[in-house]
Amino acid sequence: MQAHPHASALSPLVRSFVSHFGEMGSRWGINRTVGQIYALIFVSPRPLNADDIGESLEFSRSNVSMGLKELQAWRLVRLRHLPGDRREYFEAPTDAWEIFRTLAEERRRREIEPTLSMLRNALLEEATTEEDRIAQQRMKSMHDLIELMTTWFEDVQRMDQKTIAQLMKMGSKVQRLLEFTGKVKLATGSKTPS
Amino acid sequence: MQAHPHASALSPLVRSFVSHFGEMGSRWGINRTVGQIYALIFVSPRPLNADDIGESLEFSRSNVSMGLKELQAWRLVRLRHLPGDRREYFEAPTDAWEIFRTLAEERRRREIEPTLSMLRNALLEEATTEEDRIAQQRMKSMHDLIELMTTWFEDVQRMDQKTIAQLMKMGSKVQRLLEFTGKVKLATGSKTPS
DNA sequence: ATCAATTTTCAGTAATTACTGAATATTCGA
DNA sequence: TCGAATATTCAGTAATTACTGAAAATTGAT
Repeated sequence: MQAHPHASALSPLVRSFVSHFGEMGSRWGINRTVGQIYALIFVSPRPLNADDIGESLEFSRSNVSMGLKELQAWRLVRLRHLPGDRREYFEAPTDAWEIFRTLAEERRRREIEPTLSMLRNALLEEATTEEDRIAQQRMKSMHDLIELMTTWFEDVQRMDQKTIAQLMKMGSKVQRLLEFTGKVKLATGSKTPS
Repeated sequence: MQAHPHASALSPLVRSFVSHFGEMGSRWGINRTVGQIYALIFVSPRPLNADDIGESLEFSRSNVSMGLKELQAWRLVRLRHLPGDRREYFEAPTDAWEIFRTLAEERRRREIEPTLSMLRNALLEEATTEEDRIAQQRMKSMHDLIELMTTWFEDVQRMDQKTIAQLMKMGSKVQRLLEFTGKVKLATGSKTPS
Protein backbone atom coordinates (compact mmCIF):
# COMPACT_ATOMS: atom_id res chain seq x y z
CA MET A 1 0.00 0.00 0.00
CA GLN A 2 3.00 2.29 0.61
CA ALA A 3 3.77 3.96 -2.70
CA HIS A 4 7.48 4.25 -3.37
CA PRO A 5 10.16 2.53 -1.38
CA HIS A 6 12.68 5.34 -1.60
CA ALA A 7 11.10 8.10 0.51
CA SER A 8 13.12 9.03 3.59
CA ALA A 9 10.78 7.62 6.18
CA LEU A 10 8.97 10.06 8.39
CA SER A 11 8.11 8.95 11.88
CA PRO A 12 4.39 8.39 12.52
CA LEU A 13 4.47 11.41 14.81
CA VAL A 14 5.71 13.72 12.10
CA ARG A 15 3.58 12.04 9.51
CA SER A 16 0.37 12.79 11.32
CA PHE A 17 1.35 16.36 12.05
CA VAL A 18 2.21 16.92 8.42
CA SER A 19 -0.96 15.41 7.15
CA HIS A 20 -3.11 17.42 9.53
CA PHE A 21 -1.51 20.59 8.25
CA GLY A 22 -2.25 19.43 4.77
CA GLU A 23 -5.92 19.11 5.56
CA MET A 24 -6.04 22.39 7.38
CA GLY A 25 -4.15 24.16 4.66
CA SER A 26 -6.76 23.22 2.13
CA ARG A 27 -9.56 24.41 4.37
CA TRP A 28 -7.64 27.65 4.32
CA GLY A 29 -6.48 29.57 1.27
CA ILE A 30 -3.17 27.68 1.32
CA ASN A 31 -3.18 24.39 -0.55
CA ARG A 32 -2.54 20.97 0.84
CA THR A 33 0.98 20.64 -0.49
CA VAL A 34 2.09 23.94 0.94
CA GLY A 35 0.66 23.08 4.32
CA GLN A 36 2.55 19.82 4.41
CA ILE A 37 5.81 21.38 3.36
CA TYR A 38 5.49 23.95 6.09
CA ALA A 39 4.70 21.38 8.73
CA LEU A 40 7.68 19.30 7.73
CA ILE A 41 10.07 22.22 7.93
CA PHE A 42 8.57 23.38 11.20
CA VAL A 43 9.28 20.16 13.05
CA SER A 44 12.58 19.39 11.38
CA PRO A 45 15.59 19.69 13.66
CA ARG A 46 17.73 20.93 10.79
CA PRO A 47 17.16 23.03 7.68
CA LEU A 48 15.88 21.08 4.70
CA ASN A 49 16.58 21.44 1.02
CA ALA A 50 14.06 21.00 -1.75
CA ASP A 51 15.17 17.45 -2.50
CA ASP A 52 14.80 16.38 1.12
CA ILE A 53 11.29 17.72 1.10
CA GLY A 54 10.31 16.26 -2.22
CA GLU A 55 11.62 12.90 -1.17
CA SER A 56 9.94 12.83 2.23
CA LEU A 57 6.61 13.99 0.91
CA GLU A 58 6.85 12.41 -2.52
CA PHE A 59 6.16 15.61 -4.40
CA SER A 60 7.83 16.54 -7.64
CA ARG A 61 10.76 18.85 -7.47
CA SER A 62 8.83 21.62 -9.20
CA ASN A 63 5.93 21.33 -6.85
CA VAL A 64 8.27 21.74 -3.90
CA SER A 65 9.84 24.74 -5.55
CA MET A 66 6.48 26.45 -5.95
CA GLY A 67 5.43 25.57 -2.43
CA LEU A 68 8.60 27.04 -1.01
CA LYS A 69 8.11 30.18 -3.00
CA GLU A 70 4.68 30.60 -1.49
CA LEU A 71 5.90 29.93 2.02
CA GLN A 72 8.57 32.54 1.56
CA ALA A 73 5.98 35.00 0.36
CA TRP A 74 4.14 34.37 3.61
CA ARG A 75 7.42 34.76 5.47
CA LEU A 76 6.83 31.45 7.19
CA VAL A 77 10.11 29.95 6.12
CA ARG A 78 13.46 31.48 5.47
CA LEU A 79 16.27 30.59 3.18
CA ARG A 80 19.65 29.59 4.52
CA HIS A 81 22.90 28.33 3.13
CA LEU A 82 24.92 25.61 4.72
CA PRO A 83 28.69 25.91 4.51
CA GLY A 84 30.15 23.85 1.70
CA ASP A 85 26.77 23.13 0.12
CA ARG A 86 25.42 24.99 -2.84
CA ARG A 87 21.85 24.00 -2.31
CA GLU A 88 19.27 26.21 -0.65
CA TYR A 89 18.06 25.13 2.73
CA PHE A 90 14.91 26.23 4.48
CA GLU A 91 14.01 26.57 8.09
CA ALA A 92 11.00 27.92 9.94
CA PRO A 93 10.97 30.12 13.03
CA THR A 94 10.12 27.94 15.99
CA ASP A 95 8.81 30.61 18.28
CA ALA A 96 5.05 30.30 18.23
CA TRP A 97 4.45 33.95 19.01
CA GLU A 98 6.64 35.03 16.17
CA ILE A 99 4.79 32.73 13.80
CA PHE A 100 1.51 34.07 14.96
CA ARG A 101 2.61 37.64 14.49
CA THR A 102 3.89 36.94 11.01
CA LEU A 103 0.66 35.27 10.02
CA ALA A 104 -1.43 38.05 11.43
CA GLU A 105 0.57 40.73 9.69
CA GLU A 106 0.51 38.96 6.39
CA ARG A 107 -3.21 38.37 6.57
CA ARG A 108 -3.79 41.95 7.46
CA ARG A 109 -1.87 43.07 4.46
CA ARG A 110 -3.60 40.68 2.10
CA GLU A 111 -7.13 40.59 3.37
CA ILE A 112 -7.90 43.28 5.87
CA GLU A 113 -6.30 46.24 4.17
CA PRO A 114 -7.97 45.68 0.81
CA THR A 115 -11.30 45.25 2.56
CA LEU A 116 -10.88 48.41 4.57
CA SER A 117 -9.98 50.31 1.49
CA MET A 118 -13.00 49.01 -0.40
CA LEU A 119 -15.21 49.96 2.53
CA ARG A 120 -13.72 53.43 2.77
CA ASN A 121 -14.43 54.01 -0.89
CA ALA A 122 -17.95 52.74 -0.52
CA LEU A 123 -18.51 55.12 2.37
CA LEU A 124 -17.39 58.09 0.32
CA GLU A 125 -20.06 57.46 -2.29
CA GLU A 126 -23.14 59.60 -2.12
CA ALA A 127 -26.03 57.27 -1.35
CA THR A 128 -28.95 58.22 -3.56
CA THR A 129 -31.48 55.59 -2.58
CA GLU A 130 -32.74 54.45 0.79
CA GLU A 131 -31.34 51.00 0.03
CA ASP A 132 -27.89 52.42 -0.45
CA ARG A 133 -28.15 54.47 2.71
CA ILE A 134 -28.90 51.35 4.70
CA ALA A 135 -26.18 49.41 2.95
CA GLN A 136 -23.73 52.16 3.80
CA GLN A 137 -24.73 52.12 7.43
CA ARG A 138 -23.93 48.45 7.66
CA MET A 139 -20.69 48.84 5.81
CA LYS A 140 -19.78 51.57 8.25
CA SER A 141 -20.27 49.39 11.28
CA MET A 142 -18.22 46.68 9.65
CA HIS A 143 -15.53 49.19 8.79
CA ASP A 144 -15.42 50.61 12.29
CA LEU A 145 -15.08 47.24 13.94
CA ILE A 146 -12.32 46.12 11.63
CA GLU A 147 -10.47 49.34 12.16
CA LEU A 148 -10.83 49.17 15.92
CA MET A 149 -9.50 45.65 15.95
CA THR A 150 -6.55 46.27 13.71
CA THR A 151 -5.49 49.37 15.58
CA TRP A 152 -5.73 47.47 18.81
CA PHE A 153 -3.76 44.65 17.33
CA GLU A 154 -1.00 46.98 16.22
CA ASP A 155 -0.83 48.35 19.73
CA VAL A 156 -0.66 44.94 21.28
CA GLN A 157 2.01 43.79 18.88
CA ARG A 158 4.23 46.50 20.24
CA MET A 159 4.01 45.10 23.75
CA ASP A 160 6.51 42.46 24.72
CA GLN A 161 5.53 38.86 24.71
CA LYS A 162 5.66 38.37 28.40
CA THR A 163 3.26 41.22 29.03
CA ILE A 164 0.83 39.92 26.45
CA ALA A 165 0.92 36.47 27.96
CA GLN A 166 0.38 37.94 31.38
CA LEU A 167 -2.59 39.94 30.16
CA MET A 168 -4.08 36.97 28.40
CA LYS A 169 -3.74 34.84 31.45
CA MET A 170 -5.70 37.40 33.40
CA GLY A 171 -8.48 37.00 30.90
CA SER A 172 -11.63 38.72 31.98
CA LYS A 173 -10.12 39.78 35.26
CA VAL A 174 -8.85 42.73 33.28
CA GLN A 175 -12.38 43.96 33.35
CA ARG A 176 -12.29 44.36 37.09
CA LEU A 177 -9.03 46.20 36.80
CA LEU A 178 -10.64 48.52 34.34
CA GLU A 179 -13.53 49.29 36.65
CA PHE A 180 -11.08 49.86 39.44
CA THR A 181 -9.16 52.28 37.27
CA GLY A 182 -12.31 54.21 36.60
CA LYS A 183 -12.28 55.14 40.26
CA VAL A 184 -8.57 55.78 40.71
CA LYS A 185 -8.33 57.86 37.52
CA LEU A 186 -5.14 56.80 35.86
CA ALA A 187 -2.62 59.50 35.07
CA THR A 188 -2.63 59.27 31.28
CA GLY A 189 0.45 60.94 29.88
CA SER A 190 -0.09 58.57 26.87
CA LYS A 191 2.16 57.22 24.15
CA THR A 192 4.47 54.25 24.37
CA PRO A 193 8.14 55.01 23.90
CA SER A 194 9.11 53.09 20.73
CA MET B 1 -21.92 44.08 -22.09
CA GLN B 2 -24.50 43.47 -19.34
CA ALA B 3 -25.40 39.79 -19.51
CA HIS B 4 -29.11 39.23 -19.02
CA PRO B 5 -31.65 41.97 -19.01
CA HIS B 6 -33.82 40.49 -16.28
CA ALA B 7 -31.59 40.70 -13.20
CA SER B 8 -32.92 43.04 -10.51
CA ALA B 9 -30.32 45.74 -10.83
CA LEU B 10 -27.94 46.17 -7.93
CA SER B 11 -26.61 49.63 -7.26
CA PRO B 12 -22.91 50.12 -8.01
CA LEU B 13 -22.35 50.49 -4.27
CA VAL B 14 -23.80 47.10 -3.50
CA ARG B 15 -22.30 45.57 -6.56
CA SER B 16 -18.77 46.43 -5.55
CA PHE B 17 -19.29 45.28 -1.99
CA VAL B 18 -20.68 41.98 -3.20
CA SER B 19 -17.91 41.39 -5.63
CA HIS B 20 -15.23 42.17 -3.09
CA PHE B 21 -16.70 39.57 -0.79
CA GLY B 22 -16.67 37.15 -3.65
CA GLU B 23 -12.95 37.65 -4.12
CA MET B 24 -12.24 37.47 -0.43
CA GLY B 25 -14.38 34.41 0.01
CA SER B 26 -12.31 32.52 -2.49
CA ARG B 27 -9.08 33.55 -0.80
CA TRP B 28 -10.70 32.00 2.24
CA GLY B 29 -12.14 28.52 2.51
CA ILE B 30 -15.56 29.85 1.46
CA ASN B 31 -16.17 29.97 -2.27
CA ARG B 32 -16.90 33.00 -4.35
CA THR B 33 -20.59 32.35 -4.73
CA VAL B 34 -21.15 31.94 -1.03
CA GLY B 35 -19.26 35.14 -0.30
CA GLN B 36 -21.41 37.08 -2.71
CA ILE B 37 -24.64 35.68 -1.38
CA TYR B 38 -23.64 36.63 2.12
CA ALA B 39 -22.65 40.14 1.15
CA LEU B 40 -25.93 40.65 -0.63
CA ILE B 41 -27.99 39.52 2.33
CA PHE B 42 -25.87 41.54 4.71
CA VAL B 43 -26.57 44.86 3.03
CA SER B 44 -30.14 44.15 2.10
CA PRO B 45 -32.69 46.23 4.00
CA ARG B 46 -35.16 43.34 3.94
CA PRO B 47 -34.92 39.56 4.06
CA LEU B 48 -34.35 37.93 0.70
CA ASN B 49 -35.59 34.69 -0.74
CA ALA B 50 -33.62 32.34 -2.92
CA ASP B 51 -35.17 33.66 -6.10
CA ASP B 52 -34.30 37.24 -5.26
CA ILE B 53 -30.74 36.20 -4.71
CA GLY B 54 -30.44 34.05 -7.79
CA GLU B 55 -31.88 36.82 -9.89
CA SER B 56 -29.67 39.58 -8.51
CA LEU B 57 -26.51 37.55 -8.73
CA GLU B 58 -27.47 35.48 -11.78
CA PHE B 59 -26.78 32.15 -10.11
CA SER B 60 -28.87 29.07 -10.69
CA ARG B 61 -31.51 28.29 -8.16
CA SER B 62 -29.64 25.19 -6.99
CA ASN B 63 -26.43 27.07 -6.52
CA VAL B 64 -28.21 29.57 -4.31
CA SER B 65 -29.75 26.75 -2.35
CA MET B 66 -26.36 25.22 -1.64
CA GLY B 67 -24.84 28.56 -0.78
CA LEU B 68 -27.57 29.30 1.70
CA LYS B 69 -27.13 25.93 3.26
CA GLU B 70 -23.48 26.66 3.83
CA LEU B 71 -24.15 30.11 5.23
CA GLN B 72 -26.62 28.60 7.64
CA ALA B 73 -24.05 26.05 8.70
CA TRP B 74 -21.76 28.98 9.49
CA ARG B 75 -24.65 30.65 11.30
CA LEU B 76 -24.08 33.78 9.27
CA VAL B 77 -27.62 33.96 7.99
CA ARG B 78 -30.88 32.93 9.53
CA LEU B 79 -34.10 31.72 8.08
CA ARG B 80 -37.29 33.71 8.45
CA HIS B 81 -40.81 33.49 7.23
CA LEU B 82 -42.79 36.45 6.04
CA PRO B 83 -46.52 36.44 6.80
CA GLY B 84 -48.60 35.24 3.90
CA ASP B 85 -45.62 33.99 1.93
CA ARG B 86 -44.59 30.40 1.79
CA ARG B 87 -41.07 31.01 0.63
CA GLU B 88 -38.07 31.05 2.90
CA TYR B 89 -36.43 34.36 3.51
CA PHE B 90 -32.96 34.96 4.78
CA GLU B 91 -31.42 37.76 6.77
CA ALA B 92 -28.04 38.35 8.34
CA PRO B 93 -27.30 39.80 11.75
CA THR B 94 -26.18 43.37 11.26
CA ASP B 95 -24.27 43.80 14.47
CA ALA B 96 -20.60 43.59 13.56
CA TRP B 97 -19.55 42.27 16.95
CA GLU B 98 -22.08 39.51 16.80
CA ILE B 99 -20.88 38.52 13.35
CA PHE B 100 -17.32 38.50 14.53
CA ARG B 101 -18.16 36.34 17.50
CA THR B 102 -20.06 33.88 15.37
CA LEU B 103 -17.21 33.60 12.92
CA ALA B 104 -14.66 33.16 15.64
CA GLU B 105 -16.67 30.47 17.36
CA GLU B 106 -17.31 28.59 14.20
CA ARG B 107 -13.70 28.71 13.17
CA ARG B 108 -12.64 27.54 16.55
CA ARG B 109 -14.92 24.60 16.32
CA ARG B 110 -13.83 23.66 12.81
CA GLU B 111 -10.15 24.47 12.81
CA ILE B 112 -8.72 25.12 16.22
CA GLU B 113 -10.30 22.27 18.13
CA PRO B 114 -9.26 19.56 15.69
CA THR B 115 -5.75 20.96 15.66
CA LEU B 116 -5.53 21.06 19.42
CA SER B 117 -6.74 17.53 19.62
CA MET B 118 -4.21 16.34 17.06
CA LEU B 119 -1.47 18.12 18.99
CA ARG B 120 -2.56 16.65 22.30
CA ASN B 121 -2.41 13.18 20.83
CA ALA B 122 0.99 13.83 19.36
CA LEU B 123 2.24 14.99 22.74
CA LEU B 124 1.06 11.80 24.41
CA GLU B 125 3.19 9.65 22.13
CA GLU B 126 6.47 8.39 23.50
CA ALA B 127 9.19 10.02 21.44
CA THR B 128 11.80 7.37 20.65
CA THR B 129 14.20 9.34 18.47
CA GLU B 130 15.89 12.67 18.99
CA GLU B 131 14.06 13.96 15.92
CA ASP B 132 10.73 13.13 17.46
CA ARG B 133 11.70 14.72 20.73
CA ILE B 134 12.46 17.97 18.99
CA ALA B 135 9.32 17.74 16.91
CA GLN B 136 7.29 17.25 20.06
CA GLN B 137 8.90 20.26 21.71
CA ARG B 138 7.80 22.45 18.83
CA MET B 139 4.35 20.98 18.78
CA LYS B 140 4.11 21.69 22.46
CA SER B 141 4.89 25.36 22.06
CA MET B 142 2.34 25.59 19.29
CA HIS B 143 -0.20 23.80 21.43
CA ASP B 144 0.40 26.03 24.40
CA LEU B 145 0.02 29.21 22.45
CA ILE B 146 -3.18 28.10 20.79
CA GLU B 147 -4.59 27.03 24.10
CA LEU B 148 -3.64 30.28 25.78
CA MET B 149 -5.27 32.27 23.04
CA THR B 150 -8.48 30.32 22.92
CA THR B 151 -8.91 30.37 26.66
CA TRP B 152 -8.32 34.09 26.64
CA PHE B 153 -10.78 34.49 23.83
CA GLU B 154 -13.45 32.59 25.70
CA ASP B 155 -12.90 34.87 28.65
CA VAL B 156 -13.13 37.97 26.57
CA GLN B 157 -16.26 36.78 24.83
CA ARG B 158 -17.95 36.74 28.17
CA MET B 159 -17.29 40.42 28.71
CA ASP B 160 -19.82 42.86 27.40
CA GLN B 161 -19.20 44.62 24.17
CA LYS B 162 -18.76 48.05 25.65
CA THR B 163 -16.04 46.85 27.97
CA ILE B 164 -14.21 45.11 25.18
CA ALA B 165 -14.35 48.19 23.03
CA GLN B 166 -13.13 50.28 25.92
CA LEU B 167 -10.23 47.93 26.50
CA MET B 168 -9.32 47.87 22.85
CA LYS B 169 -9.35 51.59 22.66
CA MET B 170 -6.87 51.71 25.49
CA GLY B 171 -4.57 49.58 23.41
CA SER B 172 -1.16 49.27 24.89
CA LYS B 173 -1.99 51.64 27.70
CA VAL B 174 -3.28 48.53 29.42
CA GLN B 175 0.32 47.61 29.88
CA ARG B 176 0.93 50.55 32.14
CA LEU B 177 -2.14 49.65 34.11
CA LEU B 178 -0.78 46.19 34.53
CA GLU B 179 2.52 47.45 35.86
CA PHE B 180 0.67 49.72 38.20
CA THR B 181 -1.33 46.76 39.46
CA GLY B 182 1.83 44.88 40.17
CA LYS B 183 2.55 47.45 42.84
CA VAL B 184 -0.92 47.80 44.32
CA LYS B 185 -1.47 44.04 44.44
CA LEU B 186 -4.98 43.52 43.26
CA ALA B 187 -7.30 41.64 45.60
CA THR B 188 -7.93 38.54 43.48
CA GLY B 189 -11.01 36.72 44.71
CA SER B 190 -11.17 35.42 41.09
CA LYS B 191 -13.92 33.94 38.95
CA THR B 192 -16.50 35.82 36.97
CA PRO B 193 -20.09 35.20 38.02
CA SER B 194 -21.64 33.45 34.96
C1' DA C 1 -55.42 13.52 0.98
C1' DT C 2 -54.32 16.35 -3.00
C1' DC C 3 -51.74 19.39 -5.48
C1' DA C 4 -49.28 23.44 -6.60
C1' DA C 5 -45.48 25.99 -4.79
C1' DT C 6 -41.13 25.67 -3.14
C1' DT C 7 -36.75 23.61 -1.85
C1' DT C 8 -33.23 20.05 -2.16
C1' DT C 9 -30.54 16.61 -4.25
C1' DC C 10 -27.67 14.79 -7.57
C1' DA C 11 -25.46 13.22 -11.82
C1' DG C 12 -23.18 15.32 -15.36
C1' DT C 13 -20.34 19.06 -17.00
C1' DA C 14 -17.70 23.26 -16.74
C1' DA C 15 -14.21 25.90 -14.56
C1' DT C 16 -10.52 26.20 -11.60
C1' DT C 17 -6.63 24.81 -9.29
C1' DA C 18 -2.81 21.67 -8.43
C1' DC C 19 0.89 18.97 -10.17
C1' DT C 20 4.30 17.12 -13.30
C1' DG C 21 8.30 16.57 -16.45
C1' DA C 22 10.85 18.74 -19.76
C1' DA C 23 13.03 22.77 -20.94
C1' DT C 24 15.25 26.94 -19.47
C1' DA C 25 17.64 29.80 -16.40
C1' DT C 26 20.78 30.70 -12.72
C1' DT C 27 24.57 29.98 -9.70
C1' DC C 28 29.06 29.09 -8.30
C1' DG C 29 33.40 26.65 -8.27
C1' DA C 30 37.30 25.72 -10.99
C1' DT D 1 34.44 31.72 -19.00
C1' DC D 2 32.80 27.16 -18.79
C1' DG D 3 30.12 23.61 -17.16
C1' DA D 4 28.04 20.90 -13.63
C1' DA D 5 24.82 21.53 -9.99
C1' DT D 6 20.83 23.53 -8.68
C1' DA D 7 16.56 26.16 -9.11
C1' DT D 8 12.62 28.00 -11.77
C1' DT D 9 9.29 28.30 -15.30
C1' DC D 10 5.77 26.68 -18.02
C1' DA D 11 2.76 24.08 -21.11
C1' DG D 12 0.15 20.19 -20.71
C1' DT D 13 -2.56 17.11 -17.85
C1' DA D 14 -4.69 15.43 -13.70
C1' DA D 15 -7.50 16.28 -9.79
C1' DT D 16 -10.61 18.98 -7.47
C1' DT D 17 -14.19 22.03 -6.86
C1' DA D 18 -18.09 24.72 -8.48
C1' DC D 19 -22.25 24.99 -11.04
C1' DT D 20 -26.30 23.60 -13.61
C1' DG D 21 -30.80 21.61 -15.00
C1' DA D 22 -33.72 17.99 -14.35
C1' DA D 23 -35.79 15.11 -11.11
C1' DA D 24 -37.22 14.13 -6.48
C1' DA D 25 -38.70 15.56 -2.07
C1' DT D 26 -41.01 18.51 0.97
C1' DT D 27 -44.28 21.83 2.40
C1' DG D 28 -48.56 23.86 3.46
C1' DA D 29 -53.00 25.56 1.85
C1' DT D 30 -57.38 23.76 0.62
